[in-house]
Amino acid sequence: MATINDVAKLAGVSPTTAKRAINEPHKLQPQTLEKVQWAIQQLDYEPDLTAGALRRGRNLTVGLLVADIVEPFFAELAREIGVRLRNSNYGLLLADNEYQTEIELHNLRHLAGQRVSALIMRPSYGPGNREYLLKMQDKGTYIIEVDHHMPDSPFDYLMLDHEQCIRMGLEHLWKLGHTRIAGLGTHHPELYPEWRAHHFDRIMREHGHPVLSAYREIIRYNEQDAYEFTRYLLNLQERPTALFAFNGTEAIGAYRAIQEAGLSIPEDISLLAFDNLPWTALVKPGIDVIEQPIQQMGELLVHQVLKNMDGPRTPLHKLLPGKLIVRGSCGGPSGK
Amino acid sequence: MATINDVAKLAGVSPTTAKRAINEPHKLQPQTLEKVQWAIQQLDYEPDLTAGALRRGRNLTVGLLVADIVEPFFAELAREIGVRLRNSNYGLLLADNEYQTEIELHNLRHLAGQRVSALIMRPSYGPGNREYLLKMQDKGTYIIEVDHHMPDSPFDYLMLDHEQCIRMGLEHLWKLGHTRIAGLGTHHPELYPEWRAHHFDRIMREHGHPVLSAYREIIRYNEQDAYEFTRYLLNLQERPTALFAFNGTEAIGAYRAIQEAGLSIPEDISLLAFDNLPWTALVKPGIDVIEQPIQQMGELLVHQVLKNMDGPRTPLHKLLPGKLIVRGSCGGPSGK
DNA sequence: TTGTAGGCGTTATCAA
DNA sequence: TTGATAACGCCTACAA
Repeated sequence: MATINDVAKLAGVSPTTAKRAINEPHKLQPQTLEKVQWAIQQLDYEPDLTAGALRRGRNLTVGLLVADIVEPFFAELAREIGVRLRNSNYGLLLADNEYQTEIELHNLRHLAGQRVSALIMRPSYGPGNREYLLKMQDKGTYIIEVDHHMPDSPFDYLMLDHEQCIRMGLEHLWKLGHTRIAGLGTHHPELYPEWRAHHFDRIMREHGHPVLSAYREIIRYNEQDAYEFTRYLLNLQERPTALFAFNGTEAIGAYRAIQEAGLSIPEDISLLAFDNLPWTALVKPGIDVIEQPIQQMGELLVHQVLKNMDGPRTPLHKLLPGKLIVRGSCGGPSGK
Repeated sequence: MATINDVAKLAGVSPTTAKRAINEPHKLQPQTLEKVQWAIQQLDYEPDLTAGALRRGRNLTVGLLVADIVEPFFAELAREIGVRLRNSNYGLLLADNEYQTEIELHNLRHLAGQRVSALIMRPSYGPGNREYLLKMQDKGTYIIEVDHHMPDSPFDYLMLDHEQCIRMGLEHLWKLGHTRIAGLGTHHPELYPEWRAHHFDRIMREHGHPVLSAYREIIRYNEQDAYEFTRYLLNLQERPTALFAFNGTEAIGAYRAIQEAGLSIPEDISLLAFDNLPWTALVKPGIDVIEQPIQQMGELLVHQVLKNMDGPRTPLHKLLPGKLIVRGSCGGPSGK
């Protein structure tokens, strides 16, 4: 495995010069440059990134900590971030937290140990790892949160404007005449401080249609929980006339429960969901969804990260608007 | 940032001893051990993985190179691998190749530079990077291929038994009476040596129903190509009576094209697909699919990788059977 | 424009 | 059971 020293020796120059042929070729005399390039070719030299990482205090990698890589939103985000990092010669160190603080901490330790240049993370709920993250930041790791952000969190963030999206979705339902609307999942200030659920509750209340207490339950963002909760909702005496799924995976669970109950969309019940997943356009009628600008997120994130990981920092606290796509899964409330 | 030397100093021992308290605590006297542990606590010591990586020649990370992280099969595979690596204190360095050799090479260079301990990869088509991969292997990186494998590839592999799956799928269709079956995508020995397409062609031929030349076209594994190709197929005079989608994303494109053409499944055309994605159970009728044992793949892969990345190697060339799930998207061939 | 030298934190080897 | 020492390959002052 050739090192820069071998290259230098073969080219008859010092290692410093040899390295410059790669990093600042314009600072070398043409003939020197050529000699070094020749030697690099000869020896098939490729830099050892681990040595650079040790010396520099950080590796050429960005940590991406998502909640669940199987959730299409995160998979797409990972791709958008990944391709852009690749274009800047950075790698992607991927980890997940399954929305759990302890798993998150384990992964943070690893990422910190690997000296990631920056960290893009979807925080788990609760302030559990705040202290650790602050330590990482003090040591120079640039940290930015995505998708979720604790109200008092000291980090940069970039995420969907959850409030605008919830309001947009509700106005869509209100116009159709719905008032008995259930959100799939309930806000809890500490345990589960989910923004979409939070705004849902608040905006419904402010609009004069507080969410029925029978509709309020804390569930996880997964298909099974959404399925079971929907079944429960459909069996209520005061059955909701519309369901609002707070992410794509929940929508699958809800849809399945509605089908199994033998109910029709939108005649018996309306369904509105976050995330424009491919299947939502395939079923009949198509599902009304709120689409996130994932590409734009990836672009802004990578730009921000590259700009801020060394040198002075420009804070970023940004909310991006979502887009409502109407396909027919929401109609007027049923007579029941 | 405390180093092991700081710990050693505080504990009044040598760095060697201090490190042993972490790696081989049983080799220390209880009191020494305690002193060191105390010092570690005091200083909040966490090892610098980049230093270890430099010294050891590899980092505590496994490279995972998939074709496309948004394809649910790869996302699930990444999760299964990720959780298991985490349990062994390894990280996951993720990259993709978009099925393209040049992108793959770029990512391989990065992964090699980062000195990944092992590499799990879904190779792009063609032998383009063979030489580079062999060099990596010579330098000690354990490499195993997943999902696809060139016939003469010298690496270990673990993948679906594509042949068994194609045969199983075709037998399902044959029993229903289909002979005009089109696979979404065609095998090309060099350009696109796709196993599923290859076996599809061969098995159809051997069964006495060679695929019509009008059905043979090379397309990429993505929704748009599958959509367009399906549209083309549906407009043929000799329209196929059944479509076989070779992965989950293709199935989406095919389904969309069938819907837009105003055709009914399975009355007008049957659809069979690889990958048991959530949506295939939601549409009516549900899609008949071939499911891959992704969890088992993750388990075997991580086990193999951890066992083989240092020390002597046990070759692995394994095919796992898929499972046919029948839901109703395949019926008898239409009269047309 | 080019070169020298020291150290980043760990780990492997050898010695005590 | 413990310790001293020497790299691993690169990068950054600084010097020439």
